[in-house]
Amino acid sequence: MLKIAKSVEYALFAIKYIHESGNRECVSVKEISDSMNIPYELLAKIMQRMVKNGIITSQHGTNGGYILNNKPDAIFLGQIVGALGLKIQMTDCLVHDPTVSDCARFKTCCLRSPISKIQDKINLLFDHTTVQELI
Amino acid sequence: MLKIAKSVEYALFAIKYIHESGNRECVSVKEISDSMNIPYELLAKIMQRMVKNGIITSQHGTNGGYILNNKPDAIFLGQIVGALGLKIQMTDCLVHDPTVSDCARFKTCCLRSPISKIQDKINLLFDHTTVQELI
DNA sequence: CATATATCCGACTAAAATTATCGTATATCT
DNA sequence: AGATATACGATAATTTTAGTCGGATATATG
Ligand code: SF4
Ligand code: SF4
Repeated sequence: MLKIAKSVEYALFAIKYIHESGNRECVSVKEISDSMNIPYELLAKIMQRMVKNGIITSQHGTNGGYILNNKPDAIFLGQIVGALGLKIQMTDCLVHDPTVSDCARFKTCCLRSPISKIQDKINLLFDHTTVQELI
Repeated sequence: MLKIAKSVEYALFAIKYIHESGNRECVSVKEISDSMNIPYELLAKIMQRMVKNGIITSQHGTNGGYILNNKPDAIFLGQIVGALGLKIQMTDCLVHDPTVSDCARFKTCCLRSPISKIQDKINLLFDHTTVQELI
């Protein structure tokens, strides 16, 4: 229960790898996926999502790859989760747009509010944890 | 991501229902599942698990059912999770018996320890949240 | 300009976890 | 004895997550 997505781990490993590659121009998905034993296609998708969300920058073509936009201590765990299109959602009803919830109990449920508070605390935890602390 | 098991919600609803039934002898699964719209068989199993873990007591036979062993303010969310055989486990490696982990990265992984600390905080949160606060 | 390399992106498939159901046994009240 | 209700393991259905595939676009280099 309360499992973190594998993709988040992969993203963190990738950031760590690029960061430790230091001054090199950029690092390709192939190199990362080979070194860290991460499925190539899956990691590629993860990288693309992180580009879209401004965490890394991509370089197409020969000798291309990815560069970190920020130091790991300026990237937050919550950012990674968001970039991957994921979100912390403990129940079906805790969505940004509450009209979307398909839970039949929605209107009368007593759990929503207190669970929401717990979720908020976890979100806060994620938003304050830097990638530096994780890698 | 980080979804709470539906069974936990069902368990909480059941406890709430029994609690609000007040001074009655005991409350059957059928009555709870009908009132709260919870699948009967599933709730039955949940109740059995809670019996085994001392949260409720069962009464077999005609007019049987379940009774709360404690007031909701003396039952903790973490207890419910544990009773249902669930546990907060953010990664594959964060198991009680670490030799069981089947993650190939286990030995060298840098994420385990920091993620474990986050998990500890969430566990603490669960262990300090009473059912009273939730229902 | 041609070619090799590497990112981009949506759709698809496979695997795992969760949720729900079934069948049968056991206990208890009337 | 008969009706009612819990006990419990096994199985099925559903949902979510993880991983794969195919084809497109961009760029360095010769
Ligand atoms: S409304 Fe209540 S039952 Fe429905 S998803 Fe939210 S917490 Fe769960
Ligand atoms: S060892 Fe690392 S990669 Fe493996 S499950 Fe734990 S955190 Fe994830």
